[in-house]
Amino acid sequence: MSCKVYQELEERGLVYQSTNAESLQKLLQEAPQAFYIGFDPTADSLHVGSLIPIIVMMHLQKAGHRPIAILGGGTAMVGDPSGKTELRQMLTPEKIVENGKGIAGQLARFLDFRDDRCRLINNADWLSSLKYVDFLREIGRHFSVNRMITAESYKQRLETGLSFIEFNYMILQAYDFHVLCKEQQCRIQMGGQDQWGNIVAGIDLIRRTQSVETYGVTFPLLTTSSGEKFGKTAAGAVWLSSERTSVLDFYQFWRNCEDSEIRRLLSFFTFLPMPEITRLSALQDQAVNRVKEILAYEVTTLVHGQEAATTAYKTAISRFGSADPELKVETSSAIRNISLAQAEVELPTLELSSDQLNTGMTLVDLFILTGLSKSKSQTRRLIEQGGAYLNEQRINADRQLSQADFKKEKIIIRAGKKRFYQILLK
RNA sequence: GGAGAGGUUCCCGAGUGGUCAAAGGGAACAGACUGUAAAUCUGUCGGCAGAGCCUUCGGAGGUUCAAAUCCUCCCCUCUCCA
Repeated sequence: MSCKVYQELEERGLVYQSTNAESLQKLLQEAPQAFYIGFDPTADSLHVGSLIPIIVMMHLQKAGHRPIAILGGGTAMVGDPSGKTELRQMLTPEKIVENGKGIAGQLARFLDFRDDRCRLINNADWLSSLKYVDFLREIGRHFSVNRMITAESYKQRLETGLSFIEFNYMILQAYDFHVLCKEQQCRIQMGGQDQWGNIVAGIDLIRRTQSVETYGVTFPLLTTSSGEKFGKTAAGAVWLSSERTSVLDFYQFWRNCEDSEIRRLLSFFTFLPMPEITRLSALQDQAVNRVKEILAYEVTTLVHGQEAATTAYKTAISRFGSADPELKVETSSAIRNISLAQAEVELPTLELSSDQLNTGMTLVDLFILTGLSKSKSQTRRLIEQGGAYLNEQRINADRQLSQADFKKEKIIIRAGKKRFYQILLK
């Protein structure tokens, strides 16, 4: 087994904090270890924020360790206050189960579940049957409230309000770790930076109840330049499910990342070797765009597969042009093998029947129909501001759509520089 | 349980009877400049229509020619006290 996996994670910047790093490294070098990361089923799909924990799991699994993904079916009933400014809407138990199914399906795409190499466990298995008083006596007595309220995750909420149910989240997560340590010999828990308090609480609990040393590692929290949580765009979060975020939008999300983020994003979200990442992120000018293509292609491949990634790549090139048509930038990414000769592109498409056309469809209607804009007022503003295009011609005023607009049986409309739609006539 | 403060358009946050579709900031969107980046500048930023209407200021009623602004009841949040 590779004994350098911890160093690899550190080198990639994936380790934000760690308890007793030295002895943890030793542990990871000695023998395959079980480790766990929790995913709360608060939505039916994971988004790019959850990609970091997934990738860390992949790194460790490749190195021979055994990931345990905990589906927070029980903890989602309570709701994690960490990193949130207010009480989240309580989820119904049915919704939690449904979300859990979606997330479990997605995890299976990234991790190797064969031969018990990875486990997926739902913490509802033990949490939902807990007896309140027994639990308080066995577990609750090990927690100091004085200590808990000093946790960073609670500080902010102590100013704006924290309900008792959320206050218990830390205890439940600590209990998860306690159970996993006992029953699965799991001695390592990982999670986002905001999970530190919860993780440490688990370590303390286990030390008291089982006299076993356990370890915690957190990953850095990604934020955008304006301090927003990474992965949130105007349209909402960037999801891993292609039904929620199209493959092309997903690709474009990475393609449009900030220059200053390239190195970090490549290290975090791709498996390209670090020397190559260092070389790529040092490139300047036009080559920067090639590096962004590599990044977008690699991450899209990871999440949606090579075929879908290739199509997204080609589609983007057909719209915006290639950043490196002569393939001057060297890379080990499979993107180098894609020939740009044949352009099989997949634009977002809407089919229009001739009935719809004949009953009087205006350009404004069309923009709304495709979702490129939300209301007539918004569309009119778009036109006024010169951001609306029909077949690459700027639209000056709203008018009826006619048969004559369909060049080669299709029209392309565009809102702003990057959002476009293809309309086919049925 | 008592006292006080408060719930405003995506977020923060002004606004205390008409001049309020509601200041300011952020986010977002469009344009210019660029590299499908960032920064900057300009414009937009409830809806429908084009200068008139409709729906918004926690919820439900009420007063008034007129209410985000006043009254009543209810819901929720926070602070202090018990």
